[in-house]
Amino acid sequence: MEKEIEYKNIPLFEGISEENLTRLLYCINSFKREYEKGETIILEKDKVPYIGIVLSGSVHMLKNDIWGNSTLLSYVTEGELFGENFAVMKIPESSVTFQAASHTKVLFLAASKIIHTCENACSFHAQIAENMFNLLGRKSISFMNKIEIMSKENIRGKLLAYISMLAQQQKSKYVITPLSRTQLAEYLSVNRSAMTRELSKMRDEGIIDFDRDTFVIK
Amino acid sequence: MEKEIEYKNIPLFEGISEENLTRLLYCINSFKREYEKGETIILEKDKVPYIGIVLSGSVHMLKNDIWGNSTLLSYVTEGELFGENFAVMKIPESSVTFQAASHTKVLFLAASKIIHTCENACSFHAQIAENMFNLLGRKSISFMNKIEIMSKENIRGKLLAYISMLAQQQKSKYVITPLSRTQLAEYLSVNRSAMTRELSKMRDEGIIDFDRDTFVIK
DNA sequence: TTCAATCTGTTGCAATTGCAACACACTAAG
DNA sequence: CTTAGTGTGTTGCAATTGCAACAGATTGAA
Repeated sequence: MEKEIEYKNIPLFEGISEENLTRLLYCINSFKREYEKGETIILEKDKVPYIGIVLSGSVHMLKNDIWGNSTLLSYVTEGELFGENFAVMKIPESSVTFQAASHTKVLFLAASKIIHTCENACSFHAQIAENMFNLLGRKSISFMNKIEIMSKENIRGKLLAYISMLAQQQKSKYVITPLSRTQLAEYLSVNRSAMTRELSKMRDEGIIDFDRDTFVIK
Repeated sequence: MEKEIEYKNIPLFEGISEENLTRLLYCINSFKREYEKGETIILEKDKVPYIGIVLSGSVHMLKNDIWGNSTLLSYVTEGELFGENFAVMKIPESSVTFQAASHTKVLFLAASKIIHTCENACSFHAQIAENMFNLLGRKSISFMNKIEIMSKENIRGKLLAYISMLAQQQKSKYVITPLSRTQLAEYLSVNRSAMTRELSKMRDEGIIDFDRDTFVIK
C-alpha cells in the first residue's frame, strides 16, 4: 500500500526510456511531497502552476459551496494526474480543493515545461506533450462519464451506472470501489441513508450483491 | 445569425497572424461542412480523427442509454471546439453523439497535425499546440462546472447554480440561455414539468424572474 | 394564411428521496 | 483494554419529484 508506482508505469511517461526520464525530471523542475490522510494539497483559489502525479495513495477533488455543502467531484489513484486542467490554463488558478484521501505521495511537474517547447529541444519533449494531450482527453471523458452517471433519474440508476462503469474499468464482474458509503453518497450526490436503503432493496430483489467494498451486478 | 465567426476570433487560433493562419489551414488538412438543424454530426462509436470548430450555430453533445433515455451532456456555440477530447486520444472513438442544434457550419481540423510536431516545423505550430492545451483544460473545467450544477440536491438548487454559472460567463445579471425548456430539463436531468413548476414557484417567491429565454436572480 | 406538430405550463396523484433519530459496528488513540 | 469518534444500516415521516393528461402557445411548412 505504501509502495510507490514505478516511474516507467506512469502513463504520462509512456514511451520515454528510463535514461531519458532521468534527464527529463531534471529538465522539468520536479519535486516530491507527502501528505497525511485528510490533508489539503491544493485549496480553491490557489495558483497551480504544477501538475500532480499520484505516486501512492489517492486524491479527492472536492467543491464546497456557500452553505457548507461539500461535493466529491472526482478522485484519482496511483499513476493518475490531478490539477492538470488548471495548470495548462493561462491563469492557472484552481476552482476546487484537492485533498489526500489516504497517506499520499505526489510528484509535481511544472506545467509550463510541458506546454511550451523546451529551449534545450529535448527529443522526448514531443513524446511527453503527446502523452499530455492524451491524458487531458482522457480526463475530460472521465468527467463525461460522471455526468452520465449523475444524469440517471433515480438512486438505483446512479448506482447501477456507477458499478457498470467500475466493471468496465476493472474488466471484471466483481468490482471494488475505493469509496466508503458516505463518500459514495457524496460522489453520487444522494442522501446517504436513502442510498443504503436502496442498496439493501436492490440486494433483496436480487439485482446486485455486495460485501463491504465489493459489488456484483447479477 | 447565419454569419460565421471570423477566424481571428477563434480561440484556437489566438496569437497566430492572419497570413500564417492561411498557411496553417493548408498545412493542417482542414475542411468545412454545414449541417441542418437536428442533423447528426458524429454518432456514438464513430471514429473522430478531427477536431470540430463551430463557425456558426451550435452543437449538442448527447448520450443515449439502452432504455432510450437521452441526456444533453453539454453544448458548444460559435468559436468553441467539439470532439477534441476524443480526437486527441490514441484510439479516437467517440462515446457520445454530436448533433446540430440549429443550422450549423463546422470547420474540421486533423487532430494529429496539432498533437504531433509538424514535419515542416511551422513556427506557429507551438502556438496552436499551446492554445489546444488551454482549451482542453477549459473544456474539463466546464464539465466540472456541470457536475457541480448537477450535484445540487434539488431542482431549485440546480436552476440557481445553472443561472449563476451563466451570469458569470455572460458577466451580466440578465442572462440568456440557449436552451429551450425541454432541453434545459434534459440538461439538468430533471422532469420537465417539475422544472417549470419549480420555476413558477421561484418567481412567485420573488427569488428569480424570467421571460422566455432570459433569467434574472434577484 | 392555415394547419399539424411540437413546446410549454398546469395540476392531482403516486413514487422516490431527504431528514432526523437511533443503535450498532469499527477504528484509532490513550 | 477502554473509550471517544466516526461510519453504517434502519425506519417513520415529510418534502420533493416524476408521471400522465390536458389545454393553450408557438413554430414551421405548405
